[in-house]
Amino acid sequence: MTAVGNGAQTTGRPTRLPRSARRKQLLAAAQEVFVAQGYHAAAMDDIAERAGVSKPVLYQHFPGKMELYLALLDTHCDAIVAKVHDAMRGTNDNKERVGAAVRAYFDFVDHESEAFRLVFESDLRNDPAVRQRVERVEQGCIAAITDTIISDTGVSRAHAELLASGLVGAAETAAQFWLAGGRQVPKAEAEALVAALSWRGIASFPLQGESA
Amino acid sequence: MTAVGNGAQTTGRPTRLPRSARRKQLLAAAQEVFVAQGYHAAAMDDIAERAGVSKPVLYQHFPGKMELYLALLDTHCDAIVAKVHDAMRGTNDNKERVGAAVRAYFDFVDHESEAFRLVFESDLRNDPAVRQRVERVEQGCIAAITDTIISDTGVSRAHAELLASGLVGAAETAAQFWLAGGRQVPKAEAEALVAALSWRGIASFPLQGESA
DNA sequence: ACTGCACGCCGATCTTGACCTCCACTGTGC
DNA sequence: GCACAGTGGAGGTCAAGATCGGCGTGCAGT
Repeated sequence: MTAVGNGAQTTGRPTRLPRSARRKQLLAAAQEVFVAQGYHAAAMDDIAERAGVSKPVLYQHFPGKMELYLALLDTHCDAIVAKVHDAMRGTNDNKERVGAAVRAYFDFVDHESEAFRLVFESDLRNDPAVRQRVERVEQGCIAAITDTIISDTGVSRAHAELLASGLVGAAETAAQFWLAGGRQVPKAEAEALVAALSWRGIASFPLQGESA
Repeated sequence: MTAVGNGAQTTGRPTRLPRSARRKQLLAAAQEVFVAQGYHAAAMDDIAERAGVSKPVLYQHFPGKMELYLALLDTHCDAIVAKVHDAMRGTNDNKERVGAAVRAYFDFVDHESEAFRLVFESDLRNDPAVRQRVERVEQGCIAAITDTIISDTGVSRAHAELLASGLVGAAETAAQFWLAGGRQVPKAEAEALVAALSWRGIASFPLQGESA
């Protein structure tokens, strides 16, 4: 339960690790604790204990708690935006694009649920540095989809952004719900369902104006 | 800027207020501070100062910071769920239902943006009591829509819930984006846009199966 | 009308808890 | 056998939640 996969469990004696490996391990331990407890409730003592090292080591690798958190956040923020971008760039068929984007969200939630919760359930959104990064993620995802919508439907940028935010929200919330509900529906099925919902919603937009 | 509409500004001398009025005023001040700063960054000193009273008065009305927060949260949680329920019950036409639900979200964001941010951007989701209430809101909204979807399309409950969560996410995120972006699109237009997106997405579901 | 009472309010304080550093120890290379 | 590097646990500091003695005000009784 408490043991993490570090290299110190051989005798309980401390083991020497190269700095880069130690850093990676500290990041992993920090991620587990931050996700489980949230930023505020997570104590540096917990993270150090989780990693099987002492607190000074932590401070030799990171100047403080915030920097440690931001390092994790940055990594995952980049990953999410990159995935959505890839989904848009991977094909020219818009139906496929929607499917790929939805799959990106579900993949992320499925395989990196910790990272997902770290970014989207952060209890530090009020901090300017964190808020900026999280908003950047949503803006980035929305922007990627917005461009596609504009070039295909010709609606104004403001309208396209609104639609894109709706699609992003649908994928995000559905994926989150699917995870929280214990994956009751097989993943492929869930993806197909949400992709269909999104695609039918967006597909017919260029044909009709935007009147009520 | 700093003055709140209390009755203490006449001379700078404290004014005696009946308990119920004082309580209401404290709740209003707390809401402003919680929304502006988030739960953790909000200090009881700030709330007291905002209300124009001293800290002990706060503790004479509420046992602690958490209870104060939960009192606010409960009020608004009930309000949101009630609005979505009303949107479902107000008509039998499903297209109108979607429109009403979307309008409910935008109305809420437009007129009670503080309450919206308090519930949906809470930095206390890790606390069990808060998590329970917030999840109850989303579950409530999803459930209300789920029932309608089931009775109209006949898909399984698990699938209907997933679709409902997608719709809720779309409305929620779009409304949030619309607010954060400074209401660049007129409200009615934005509502119509998101309603159209949602309706087109969900309307054709009974006709076609759920294959990929 | 005057006095004592009770109540609500305020300034100043205490304490807890968490982030962030200092002394004794242990195992290793020459 | 000896210096050294890195670890572990104990402590300082500070912010923020929670609380105690004094003060001023309005009211009841005579």
